[in-house]
Amino acid sequence: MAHWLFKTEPSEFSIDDLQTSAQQTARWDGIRNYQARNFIRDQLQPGDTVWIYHSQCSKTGLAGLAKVVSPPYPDPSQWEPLSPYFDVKSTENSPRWFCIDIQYQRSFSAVLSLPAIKSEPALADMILLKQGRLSIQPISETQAAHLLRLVN
DNA sequence: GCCAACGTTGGC
DNA sequence: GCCAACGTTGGC
Repeated sequence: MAHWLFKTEPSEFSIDDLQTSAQQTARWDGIRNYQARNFIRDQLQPGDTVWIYHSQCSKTGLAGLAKVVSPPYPDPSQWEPLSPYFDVKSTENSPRWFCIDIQYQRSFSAVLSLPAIKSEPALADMILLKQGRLSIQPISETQAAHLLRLVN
């Protein structure tokens, strides 16, 4: 079972929004980056753990856990002309963008801040610290185990 | 709000 | 297929 980091701006959609969603479940759509798309389409599996990361806010960092509860499927918003995620070049026979559904698991009592993550030598290889803009990224088994010891 | 990093677009 | 221009992300 793999671990993933999903970035979100809490002003758009936060861990609290996930918790208060119907069935505490939400579609993670609108991903329009090919590297992130490949992770979704080719690697995400039901049961995988999702670490929710809050970006672009006063307390950037890991806010809680969710889990993948659907297989990857074509992101419907790519075919909705009024959606900001509409993609005129994507066809039903060959969908360009994919999404999954995730379900809330838990919120951390305090956000594990970016500076706190940076201060851990064991986490120095996290993609988060090297490729700041990638919105969906894998977390290694070792990193996840270490992160779990830092949160409560 | 600024700015660096970096992904995407489009002309050639 | 290169690369400059441009747009977006995200930390601060």
